[in-house]
Amino acid sequence: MSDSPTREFEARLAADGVVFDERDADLLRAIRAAGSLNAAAGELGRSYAHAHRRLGELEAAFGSLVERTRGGSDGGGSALTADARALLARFDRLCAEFTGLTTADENVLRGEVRDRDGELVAVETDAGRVHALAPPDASTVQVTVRADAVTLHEPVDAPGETATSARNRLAGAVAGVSGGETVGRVAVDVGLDEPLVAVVTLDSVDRLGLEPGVAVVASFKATATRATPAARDADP
Amino acid sequence: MSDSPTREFEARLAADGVVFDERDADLLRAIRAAGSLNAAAGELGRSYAHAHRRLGELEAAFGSLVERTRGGSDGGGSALTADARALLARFDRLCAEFTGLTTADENVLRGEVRDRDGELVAVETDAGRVHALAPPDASTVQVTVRADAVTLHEPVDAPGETATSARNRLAGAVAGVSGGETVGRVAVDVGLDEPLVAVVTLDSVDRLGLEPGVAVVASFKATATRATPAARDADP
DNA sequence: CGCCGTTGTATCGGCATGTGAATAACGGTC
DNA sequence: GACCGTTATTCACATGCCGATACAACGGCG
Repeated sequence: MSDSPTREFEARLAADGVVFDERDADLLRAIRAAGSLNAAAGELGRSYAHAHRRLGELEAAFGSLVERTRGGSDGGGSALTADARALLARFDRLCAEFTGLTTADENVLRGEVRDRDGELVAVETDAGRVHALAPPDASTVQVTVRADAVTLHEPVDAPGETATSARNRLAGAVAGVSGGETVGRVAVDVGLDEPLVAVVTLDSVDRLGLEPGVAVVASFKATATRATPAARDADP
Repeated sequence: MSDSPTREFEARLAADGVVFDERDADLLRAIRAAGSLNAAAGELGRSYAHAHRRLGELEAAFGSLVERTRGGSDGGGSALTADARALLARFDRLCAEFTGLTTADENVLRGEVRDRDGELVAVETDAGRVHALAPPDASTVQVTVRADAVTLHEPVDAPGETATSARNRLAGAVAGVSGGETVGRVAVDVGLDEPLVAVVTLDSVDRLGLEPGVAVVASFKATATRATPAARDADP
């Protein structure tokens, strides 16, 4: 798909009405590095007054984040609490997931909702039935699967549908392999206009002997694929 | 893990320096619904002047988005171009992926990087070796796997390691199943302090006969798991 | 006791963002 | 030609965020 507009994000952790964002993470990291709120604010090019006020807001919602001491031979200082380190770690994990999502290719299949059971739907696409999660109001949809959510199998060994929780399985042939240094993009022709892309390690590419023409089975979980209502083009 | 701070996000599409965010998506949706920029601005409680200026900025970066006509019996109006509809669809897909990420449980494993090949690392955890993607500077890390990226297999049928691109595989026993209406959370004891959580359809829960005590194999791809540097607690 | 660099607190001013109002142009319909 | 609701454009004004500044309090050390 067109990737001219690049996907970006801003990660947030919200508690009690106040949101912790990248700027706040930078502030905590700077405090951790500098050992003082004053130096941290200077390092970030922000005013001490603002950093102090912001820190107060954050602590009101997230609990104690820095232990401050004033006076003493060194004049005092600030250090992160264990809660603050945990908060930062959680934020970093979230960012890592988001960046993984924005950098990974996305596969999109168009189709029509045939069956529905709560948020779980069966969508009829050019490549066959695909199970996905969908919002309540969706009839003709676009189904999205991340390339890193698609696993490839040797056809002979492909487990029976009954034996795994990955219910979506499309058989096809490798159309191309374009590699990075350690991770490769494998395009699989499964009967769609565009090939299905799977991101796998080069190690797996070798192990499975993936090269153009080789038959493979691509599988992905229903809970990892999401359907969104397709913009109806027949709009006035 | 603690989910008291809820994970949130802001999705963005950036092109040529200007970023398209949720507010802009709302504007386009309102134009699509109302058929006029003026009515759309009123509907959103924004000033026409600002909406008009913003639309100009967006079109300078993303190309023509609305076709405007003025005069006529109805006074004129505005309609989205095909490009604008495609942009909205892309934005919706991105949001769907992000919400899926923020709502899904995350599994986090702590460990130490043992081997590295570019961005691919092997991490030694309490449950064994796990392959993941990691930033360049990481020795002791926390490994994150989304619950919807974990697929479960019957042990007897579990494919050989050589036959699939899902290289991480942990054997264990079901510790508990807590279900939603159509999607269930399956906790698997794999030798960690906390069980590994997999989100699967209830259909799969039945098919695999998942209930406490049942032996299963959990697998997930290396390209779907990410390692982030663990906050060193031994900070001054 | 005075020095120092820090944490607290308050206030002022600038800059950016968005609103509100006013005006012109447009082009079908009555 | 008058009317109407829209697009298009401009300017003044409010509001809020944030930086800058100033000042008090703290506490170990020389």
